[in-house]
Amino acid sequence: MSRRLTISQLAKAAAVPTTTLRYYERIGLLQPEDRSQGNYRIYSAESLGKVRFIRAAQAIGFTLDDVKALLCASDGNAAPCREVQALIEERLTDVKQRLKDLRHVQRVLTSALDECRKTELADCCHVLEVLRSKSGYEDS
Amino acid sequence: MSRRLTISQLAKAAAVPTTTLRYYERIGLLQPEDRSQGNYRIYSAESLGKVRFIRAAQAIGFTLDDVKALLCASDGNAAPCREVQALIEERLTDVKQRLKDLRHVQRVLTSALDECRKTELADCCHVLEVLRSKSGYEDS
DNA sequence: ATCGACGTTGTACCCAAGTGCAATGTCAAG
DNA sequence: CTTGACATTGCACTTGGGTACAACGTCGAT
Repeated sequence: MSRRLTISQLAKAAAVPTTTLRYYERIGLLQPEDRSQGNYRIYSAESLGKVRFIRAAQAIGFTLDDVKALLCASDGNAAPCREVQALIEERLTDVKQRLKDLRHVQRVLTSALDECRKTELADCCHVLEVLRSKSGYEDS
Repeated sequence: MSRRLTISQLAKAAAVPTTTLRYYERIGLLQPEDRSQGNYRIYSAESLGKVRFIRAAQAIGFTLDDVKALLCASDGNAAPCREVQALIEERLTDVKQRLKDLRHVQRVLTSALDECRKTELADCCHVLEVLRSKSGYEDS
């Protein structure tokens, strides 16, 4: 049962606003299978999986453009695995760089905070110095 | 010398486009000290430190709104150290959460990639399954 | 006096991923 | 047959951090 869904049924099932589904359609990411007499969008059951996939991929940092490519590859069956792999590698590289950067940021913030706490009673706003000097942007 | 700078001198010294300096002024982040006869912006030497601070703070993830608060606190001399500290703590919390999330993402992407390589010759697009199932979004 | 480099203003545009609104149409229940 | 919940469309707006452009003014050197 429920092989064909209205927009709000799909929205509810996927926990996504209906407006977002229309947006996905607008950008060519998710086409409804059909239209009802009253011109209502009709989605197939696979749409639900697709929407879940979109959200999952998004959650791990793919853009909707990437997602389109991924879906395209999986629709377009076979072969374009190379592309999928490339996309994943690219994301992974980003993620690693981002992790590196964030760890640096964490160190800077932590030492700023330490400084701040140590000099709590004095004029603690050396913190700003710490931020400036440890951020790696101090000299022109 | 060079206690008073034109916009392009400041821009050059801080390695920031002039348009960005005007933008900072627009959003109330950096006011020129004065205007010349010809209505040119005149910046004080402290502006340079301020711009550097802005970029440094931005680089460690503060928004320009946060930066405004930080600068405000350091201008407003004394006391509002509590606010600065709070702002830093908030950022640090964000950063830690973001690190956690990214490490998860890294695991997901890595195992997707492994899968992809293992089944290189087969229909490797199980990758998409891996993404869906390990992303933590698999069941409604 | 004129040229080019630089300055001024205001306005609009860019990106991503939507959200909000208005005007209108459809559908099921009472 | 009307009411209310849902649907449709198109268009504008949002956030953040700027960028681009047009039309004009200024400054220093030639």
